[in-house]
Amino acid sequence: MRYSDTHKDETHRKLLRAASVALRERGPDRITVPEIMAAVGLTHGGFYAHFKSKDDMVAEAIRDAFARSQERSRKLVEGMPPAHQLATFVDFYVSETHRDGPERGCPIVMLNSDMPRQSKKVRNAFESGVKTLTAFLAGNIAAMGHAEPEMLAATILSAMAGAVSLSRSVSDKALSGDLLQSARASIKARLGIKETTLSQARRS
Amino acid sequence: MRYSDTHKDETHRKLLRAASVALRERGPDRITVPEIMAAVGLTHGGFYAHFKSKDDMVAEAIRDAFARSQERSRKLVEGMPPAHQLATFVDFYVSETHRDGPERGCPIVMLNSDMPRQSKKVRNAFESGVKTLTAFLAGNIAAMGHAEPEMLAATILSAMAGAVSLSRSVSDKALSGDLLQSARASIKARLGIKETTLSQARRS
DNA sequence: TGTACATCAGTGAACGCGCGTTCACTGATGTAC
DNA sequence: TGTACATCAGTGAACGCGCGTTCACTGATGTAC
Repeated sequence: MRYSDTHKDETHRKLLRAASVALRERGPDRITVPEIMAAVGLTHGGFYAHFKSKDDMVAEAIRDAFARSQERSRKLVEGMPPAHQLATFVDFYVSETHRDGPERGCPIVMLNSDMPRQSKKVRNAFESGVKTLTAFLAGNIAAMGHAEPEMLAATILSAMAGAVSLSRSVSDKALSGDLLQSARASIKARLGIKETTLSQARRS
Repeated sequence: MRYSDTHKDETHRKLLRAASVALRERGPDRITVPEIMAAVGLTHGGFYAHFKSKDDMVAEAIRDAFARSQERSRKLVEGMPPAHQLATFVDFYVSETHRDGPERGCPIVMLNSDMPRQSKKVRNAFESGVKTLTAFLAGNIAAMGHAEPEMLAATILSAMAGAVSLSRSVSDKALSGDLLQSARASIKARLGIKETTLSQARRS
């Protein structure tokens, strides 16, 4: 064979990575098939050897983006006690770094308001990512002894995503940073976590 | 003249109304010029007598949507004391009704994640709407005696928008309703407002 | 060892389509004289 | 009062363009005999 046994899987993986980045940068309606293929050095014709349709690629890319960003979160907090895990995650999620790197960030922030307009397949992929992320938070919240951990997890996740999302729409960077700082404090207070040194000492 | 003096303004107003609804239903990249013109009974060719470009219409429609929904909020709470105004607004904003009527709802919820992909003109229109809404909340928050009312207003607005946005991505209606209920409670607690009868007695 | 054929990831021309935008035109009315 | 012309919101054909998708083909390699 012209290509190695793993060649096609390798290409598929590269396509998903390129798509998940482009998706978070430009959204499901602005990315194009030729663009994604070109990003991995191929021509558009070969696309349908990898995906049944553009919509299928979007759904797969969303799953990939969630899996990747959850893997990163897991590593970030691994080995810490629950309260510390949550504090670290909140600081990591509701941060200037996350605000300024949407292409590497949480799909919820960049794609949430696209969902009502997308196909069932795409919405299912998104919802399954939301559920996994909520479960991760709920685990730590339960370990801290809060009642209704699932519900609290969903609530603080929505507050975190809302804060980062709105911070991207505020053009004044200082004001936008203040919003993130205030949201971090609010969310950690809700979780009964004290301010960490990391998130203190930022505001005048 | 074939048309009355106010005819063109009237048509422009109708176009904006149709556009602001379509915008919240289908987003800036999925609405089309022919679609908006047809919605008011006209053909696509006449569009450029009303707007310089599609992008200009989107920006104008966003301003219109904000103005309209803020007028509605103002009327809803008018005459109430500050804490009551806030409680009423939070219950109104973070509700099943708002979740289920995106085409009449707050543009922040439906368009926030579109903003980073839009033109400067569109983003400015959006940001100006966010600022006005924040100021409305901050006024009441200041009247309640909270410190840093502007920042608290932005924080709770982001939490409210995030909650409604995420609730639209949760397919299980009961779970989605629970999320809204939990978010309402969390936001009102942050504002130091007691639960109202309206938002109590919903959860098992 | 040599020849004929199968495999299959990727190529690139072609398709139908709907988009945003332009523009010559329409036709009912108002205005000038 | 009548005629010629101006106005202008809206019409609809046409434009170039890029999209998602299809498909006959390529060409390097593996397999059968």
